[in-house]
Amino acid sequence: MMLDERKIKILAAVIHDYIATAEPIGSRTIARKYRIGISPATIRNEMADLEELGYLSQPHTSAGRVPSHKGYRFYVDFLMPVKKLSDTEQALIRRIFNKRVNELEQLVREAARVISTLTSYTTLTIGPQLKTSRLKHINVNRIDETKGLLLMVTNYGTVSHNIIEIPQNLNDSDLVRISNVLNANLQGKTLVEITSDIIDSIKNEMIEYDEILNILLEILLENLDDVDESGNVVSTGSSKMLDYPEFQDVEKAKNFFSLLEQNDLMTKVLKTSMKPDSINITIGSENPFIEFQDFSIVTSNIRVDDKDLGVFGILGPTRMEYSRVVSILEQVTNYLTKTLSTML
Amino acid sequence: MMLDERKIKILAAVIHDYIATAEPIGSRTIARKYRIGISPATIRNEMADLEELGYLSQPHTSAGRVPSHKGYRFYVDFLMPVKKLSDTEQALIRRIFNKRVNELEQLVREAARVISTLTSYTTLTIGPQLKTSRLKHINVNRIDETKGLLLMVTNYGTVSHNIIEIPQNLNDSDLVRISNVLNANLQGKTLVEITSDIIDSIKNEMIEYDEILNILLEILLENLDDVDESGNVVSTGSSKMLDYPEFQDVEKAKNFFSLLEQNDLMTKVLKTSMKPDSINITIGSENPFIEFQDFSIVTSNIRVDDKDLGVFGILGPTRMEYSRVVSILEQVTNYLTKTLSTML
DNA sequence: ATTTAGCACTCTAAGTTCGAGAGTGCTAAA
DNA sequence: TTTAGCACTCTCGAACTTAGAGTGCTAAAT
Repeated sequence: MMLDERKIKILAAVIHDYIATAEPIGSRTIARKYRIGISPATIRNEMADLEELGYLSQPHTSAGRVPSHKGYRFYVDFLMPVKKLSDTEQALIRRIFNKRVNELEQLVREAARVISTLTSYTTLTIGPQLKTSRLKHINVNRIDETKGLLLMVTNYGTVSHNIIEIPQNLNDSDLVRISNVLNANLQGKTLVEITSDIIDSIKNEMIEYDEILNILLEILLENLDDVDESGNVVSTGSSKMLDYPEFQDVEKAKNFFSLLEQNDLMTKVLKTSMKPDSINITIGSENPFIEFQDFSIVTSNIRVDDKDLGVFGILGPTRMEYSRVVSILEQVTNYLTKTLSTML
Repeated sequence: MMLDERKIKILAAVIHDYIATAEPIGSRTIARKYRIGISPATIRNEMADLEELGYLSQPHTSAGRVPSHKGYRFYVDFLMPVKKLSDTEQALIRRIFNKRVNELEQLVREAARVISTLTSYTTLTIGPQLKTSRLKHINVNRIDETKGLLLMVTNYGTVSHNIIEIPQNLNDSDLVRISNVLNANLQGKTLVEITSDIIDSIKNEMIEYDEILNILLEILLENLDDVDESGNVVSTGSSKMLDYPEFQDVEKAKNFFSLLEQNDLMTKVLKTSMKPDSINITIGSENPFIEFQDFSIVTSNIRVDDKDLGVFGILGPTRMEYSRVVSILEQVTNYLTKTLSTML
């Protein structure tokens, strides 16, 4: 059954009010606040219908109505108004992209902070999946008599560095040679493509440098492992959640914070709700992970030239200011992809 | 007035029990649990004395006693038993120092995590004060036709890297020359010593590279600013606090988390409670910052060869397991300084 | 055929009362 | 000096009460 216009108005009113107040809404309130021009009694009848259809529910018999997940879904799909951001908000976003920043990670981190400031929800991010990133540059710098720095830069602008011990018998031109060979063999490869075949061939090419090569390649492999750990999710603004009435119960709050600490779970969640669409909304029980029953997650892909460079995820109560969150996310990801496409 | 032995026993009992239970302790409980061989009535008299002397206090007339800050102080200074760590705990600590890690930051981060796991309190860390760190190595690597990487390594092993645009007209040997000059002029200097005089002299030395030098020096100055922001405090294990009865009140929990978010305040607090002693305990109102009335902080300096490389701070309720915390901190900082002294 | 006023009914949330329990301080006996 | 005894105090939770918000149904009004 399709909803008629009056039902839609009422549904919208309930959701709008509930998002703002977190209190169940009664028929009288709607009649008073949202001038639809019908009496509370009629609204009551309509609300009973909406409940039967699954869009609303009642916490208990004599309370007002609360939106169900289906209700939010309808709202998000058909009713949600486009929220224009205020000038100051826009300015705040633009500001971080005006700074000349050349590193993906830093840029993403700043963006996440702005998102969480503007939305007042927790912002999660996972960076580019290193598995798919390609080695752009690798070399060894000497920093003093005994120490050097192994540098790796990926095509996404991610830099990793490791201080290493340099064997006494190597001079600077040895290091240059090693760097050259490493580059020649590894440049353009994704990390998973670096197989033992390639490694062996490098070793063969430079048997005389066996000692340092072992060290370097071990570090390379270590970094590969770190990648698989998928522990690269970062969250910002988590303490804001304690302001919301749904977390006034300490049990709930504890639950939330320990969820956040489970990096692997959070990564999975972000990845699964990351669909081809630019913005994706997962409401309450729509989430395959039961732990997120009472949360909604809005994700947005950072995608440049068909490459996925990361994801933003806004985690909040199902009673989330969806329209606001979506606008902010759209805005930020837009700027970000624009900036990144010139940068990479 | 000095406390006689019996009073001390009773005080110790109250503190011991209160640390374990967070409930006020009555005379009967002490007589029952801690066989001191005197009746509840006598204990009551003694407790009344201890209260008058300021070591205990009563939440309300007909409740048991609770240690005051002065009580904790006495306990910490004179009574605290040395807590031996269990073998598994020791092993856990040793494990992180067995991994070959060459970077200060990473090592400190791991150490902080172990501390917070073992203590179940929040662990704060500030790394080496970059102001005092000396530039050990600086250079520019090319990573592709248009981009390069500015690398800076300090004597503490801190590495900072920035991707930069390289002007078209520069070839690799130009970069080498620039790196050499930068090194020659800046090596061994602390960041604050890099004055505009030095910068000017570098520019004069290589007027032909004005363009890139401006970029590089701008980044250098930016990094300097970041240092001053003192926003380099990191916390681990904050959600554990929600398990303690003193944070069952959401208001308190919120308060705690927003404290944690005030980076500048936290840095100040850590720095002020960081005394020459290796381990320092600040109990409740002893803390000059009123926000920390209800907390205790145990700090431990990471000091190698008279250089301060950072601080650990354990933040917990005044009812803290001081002896455990101190042992763990001692143990970890010991290992850490040992490792670092071979590393730096 | 809808809409609405009216009303009985339900349920929660916030007070209020009350008694049990834990603990105290004082007194007087050991 | 220590301790038993006892009256007193205060908190905490349980049980009860009530105001208020909201509902659903019925019957009248449109």
